[in-house]
Amino acid sequence: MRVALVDDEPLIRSGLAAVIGTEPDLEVVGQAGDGSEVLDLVGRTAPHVVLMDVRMPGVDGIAATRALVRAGSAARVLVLTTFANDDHVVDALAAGADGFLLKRASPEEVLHGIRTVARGESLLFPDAVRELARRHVRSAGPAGVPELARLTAREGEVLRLMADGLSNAEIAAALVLGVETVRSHVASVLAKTGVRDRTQAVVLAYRSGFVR
Amino acid sequence: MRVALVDDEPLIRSGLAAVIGTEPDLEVVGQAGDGSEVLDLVGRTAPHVVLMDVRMPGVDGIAATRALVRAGSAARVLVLTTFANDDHVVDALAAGADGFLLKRASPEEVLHGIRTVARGESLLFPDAVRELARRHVRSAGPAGVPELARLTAREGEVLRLMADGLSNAEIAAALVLGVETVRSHVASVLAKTGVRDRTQAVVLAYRSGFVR
DNA sequence: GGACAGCTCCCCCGCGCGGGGGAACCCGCT
DNA sequence: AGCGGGTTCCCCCGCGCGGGGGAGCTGTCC
Repeated sequence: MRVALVDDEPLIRSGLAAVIGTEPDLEVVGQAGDGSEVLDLVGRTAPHVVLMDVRMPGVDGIAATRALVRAGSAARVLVLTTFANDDHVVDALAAGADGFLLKRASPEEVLHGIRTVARGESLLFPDAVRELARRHVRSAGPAGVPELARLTAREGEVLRLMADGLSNAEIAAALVLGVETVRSHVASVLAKTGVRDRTQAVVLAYRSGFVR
Repeated sequence: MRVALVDDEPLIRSGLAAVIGTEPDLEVVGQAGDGSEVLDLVGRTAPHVVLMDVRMPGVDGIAATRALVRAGSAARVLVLTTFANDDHVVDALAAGADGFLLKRASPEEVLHGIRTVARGESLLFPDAVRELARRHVRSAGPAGVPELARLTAREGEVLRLMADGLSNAEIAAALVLGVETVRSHVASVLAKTGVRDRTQAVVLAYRSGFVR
């Protein structure tokens, strides 16, 4: 299995290379000290897995990961981070990273991580993901904003279509109604939610999780 | 390793039991057909892993998982779901589940999943977690939609304020600009994104993850 | 030096939107 | 029977919004 290392500190690279080199099924095929070299490195060496430091001068690991993904690379990205609950974890996940390794991980954990992401699985910190889910549910829970719960069935329908970007006339066509009726429902939605215009209603709908 | 099965469909339980029974290191120690029986079942049989269906009449898998966690159970929970991107995934994660199995998973995947969560690791769908991260990231850089990436810095600022529900006059006040200037930037945003009005621009901003 | 992009501001014009009214019908509840 | 909420439609009116122009100013790039 081919592995590439990207870290600005040569000492870290050497340590990782030593750990990986002892395994018969793993091979370090390339190294880089800067995110800007990553695309070129991966193109030349075609690694199965890239070990990528997040914090680097210049192009950081997250930007480099994003560039790799956008380029359609088949390489799996394993990000090296210091803290499991770092904000970098969320950013890197969104960028397309496949897993994380703590800098203080043991050699066994490093090897296990490489093989895990190479298999196509993801290596994530349960606590970090759970925290992520908890925050998301809290901000967009089923309970939602009490004002939205007071909407009638029809008003809810109208709000959903507003949140699709439809004009009153388009909503009327979609629901087979007169435009005046839609205007009436929209007015009710605005009054009940206490917002000024349809744009604010749409914002509320998205932020509350009423629509996605 | 002791495993408990919770699913309202006896056929599914039988299938899982058959798969698990063939392994020398695994043993099915109990079954339940309803979330309300879970606490009692786990208390009696002390399983290492609970395979839990999400969709069940009465007390569903998410509520049952929450109850287990709240009771301080040491059992690891592996949730059975139909779709990887189901909203249930987020809810179950927040409730304290340790991993997910797709209903259409192969026997090998089921066994691997059980052993994975039993080791204390989490078994998650990369796509689902990535979607979660994408929704969570607020001020991430270049957005996923190409049209949005082509916005200038100022246009991006204006779009973010539009997505807060601000009127042109309010945006002008916030950015210390003339209203005419804001109108100009808004026109650029609409032209570049190819949408008709500010409401559609806001919809695009939320759906693309440009704002949260 | 010219070309170009981005930011800033200005004009006019048409129209969809939102506020404030009202009214009819159906339904469930009392 | 009376009442209230929900759904459907109608009127007028003011205004913010979006489209169509244009213009001056800063930078950068070649």
